[in-house]
Amino acid sequence: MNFITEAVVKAAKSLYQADLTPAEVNLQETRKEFEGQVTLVTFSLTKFSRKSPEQTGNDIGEFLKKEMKDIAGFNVIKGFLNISLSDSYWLDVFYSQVLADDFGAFKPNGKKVMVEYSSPNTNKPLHLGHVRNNLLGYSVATILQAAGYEVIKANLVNDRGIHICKSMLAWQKFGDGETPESSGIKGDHLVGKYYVLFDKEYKKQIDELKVLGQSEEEAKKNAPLIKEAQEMLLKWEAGDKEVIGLWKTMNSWVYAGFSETYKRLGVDFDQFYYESNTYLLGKDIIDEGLEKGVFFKKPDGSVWIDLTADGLDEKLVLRADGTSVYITQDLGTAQLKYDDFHMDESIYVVGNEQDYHFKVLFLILEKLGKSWAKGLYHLSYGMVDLPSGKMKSREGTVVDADDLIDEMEQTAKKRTEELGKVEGFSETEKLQLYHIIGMGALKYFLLKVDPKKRLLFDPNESVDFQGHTGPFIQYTHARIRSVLTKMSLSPLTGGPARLFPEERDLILLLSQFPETIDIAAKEHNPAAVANYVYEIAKAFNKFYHEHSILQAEDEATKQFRLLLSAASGKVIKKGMGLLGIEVPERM
RNA sequence: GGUCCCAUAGCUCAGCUGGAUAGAGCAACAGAUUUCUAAUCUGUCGGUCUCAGGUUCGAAUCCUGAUGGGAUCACCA
Repeated sequence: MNFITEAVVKAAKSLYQADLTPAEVNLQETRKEFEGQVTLVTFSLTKFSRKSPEQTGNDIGEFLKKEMKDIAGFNVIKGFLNISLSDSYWLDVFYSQVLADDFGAFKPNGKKVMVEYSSPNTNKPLHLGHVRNNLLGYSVATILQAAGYEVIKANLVNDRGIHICKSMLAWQKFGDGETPESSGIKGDHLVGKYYVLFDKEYKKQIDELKVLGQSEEEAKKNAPLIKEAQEMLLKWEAGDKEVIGLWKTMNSWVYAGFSETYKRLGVDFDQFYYESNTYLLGKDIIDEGLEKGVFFKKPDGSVWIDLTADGLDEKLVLRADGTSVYITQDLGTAQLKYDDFHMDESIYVVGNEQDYHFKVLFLILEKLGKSWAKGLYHLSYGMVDLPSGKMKSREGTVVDADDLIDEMEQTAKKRTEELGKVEGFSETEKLQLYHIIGMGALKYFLLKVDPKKRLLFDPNESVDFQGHTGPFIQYTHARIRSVLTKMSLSPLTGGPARLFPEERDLILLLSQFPETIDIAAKEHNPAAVANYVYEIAKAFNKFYHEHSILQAEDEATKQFRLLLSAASGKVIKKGMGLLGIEVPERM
């Protein structure tokens, strides 16, 4: 639409001797109820024209119509100049832009970005909250890649600490040698089972101590189980052979379980970091900060940073005994990542309960003068809530990722069978289809919402398969493929003599694909893509309903409609691909 | 209590740097299939954009305050 902006600048110069900047030209899409495709808002131009908004609109409209062949007509309503572009303009957009081989492809921009996501704890299986994180991270990475970045997908695994010792201890005490093989339980679930068991036994001990007269706080500290867990952690840190051995075994169970879930979710990683390797990092950064005077030492030897001038608090960065806290290792890990990849940007996909932490982390790195600190970004997303409130693993109110995927596939199967859509499918094709549709429904459901907003998930109400959903878009794709297989494309012809509104709307929407990718990348927002693809699917279905493709009026129209369908199908497939959602050929 | 985030139709959500009568989907109701897949399409119903001020020719959008909800303010991660 740049050429219209330029033309308006010219018009203002010629009509009013005014020098407009492009930013002063306010163009927007024409609303559906009016004639036209592009609208110029003229209110702000009246100070140059010294005329009414209507008169200004008319002046400029006449000028544009006379000067530009692509402008077929205009109408003025109050301060709005609605411009109609000619069919030949839209056909040109379609044939020369949308159908181009490189449509929607960005040239490499020479920038490297790391997207860290997933970052699970190895003491329990993944739940719905992790699912949102994984889908967001994967999608953002894919979008950035599409926008021209070189992308590194990273996973920082929290594989050590007291919580893992809890699972280990419970298994040691009550497990009786149980393994994933002996029990048939998926590894991450098995370890999770002992994490829950620990908590149960721990609570029992607390209650017993309280009966003996201890306060809640004392009891929590004195319960034998927690003491044992803490001892186990010390042993781990000391490299105790037996503890390390058990730790490795149980973690390997968890990893086997995770990789299965990751596979079903369709996410992957280029680089793994393990906290067992990074938890000691960051101490040299503490020294660096002390030298530079960014940090200061309190009499007890603990190291702090004073962020009160920035509206934050004083923050501990190293304990008095010289051991790390959470932020210490995050400082070290940030440096490690940068040393490994020298990326221009680094995105942390982490829930919004850690907003404060990342604010502090980034601020500290900036104050330390790290040149790369300005490229750090916390992609903060809202929690997934159930109707009953927050998910709590200890209260058993979590939606387990594996169960959820199973249910989605089951629902997809049920719906598909009800509709009788699987004629001619082999058994493996059926399973594939159910997976694609079930995951499509789930992924779309989670990704269509703005990441920063919290998300309500009602397990009792199954995810929709109709309307503004993944399966709706997938279905549209299948429809398109179905038409295309019935007819082969012949070499390009000139196209139809005229366009119907449904065809023009579709071209207009399709032409917005590149800028949609651009916006989604800049905002780190898959929802922008999700909503865009939905618009395409809706517009296509309307077109499909109104106009016959195979029985078109003439051959040129038929070829054009086939190409239009093919282009829509491609954009749907690519767009859904940016969300990590597959589209089927048939459904 | 300090700080941060959120509030749009009964429900779930869009709404781009301020622009027209605030849009979709679900739910409810009424229609469309001798025609390329009806997981579709069309229509009806549904709104004090939480509230009160302010800036502006113009505010769901920007500013201030209030209310409600959430998060966070650990020598936990």
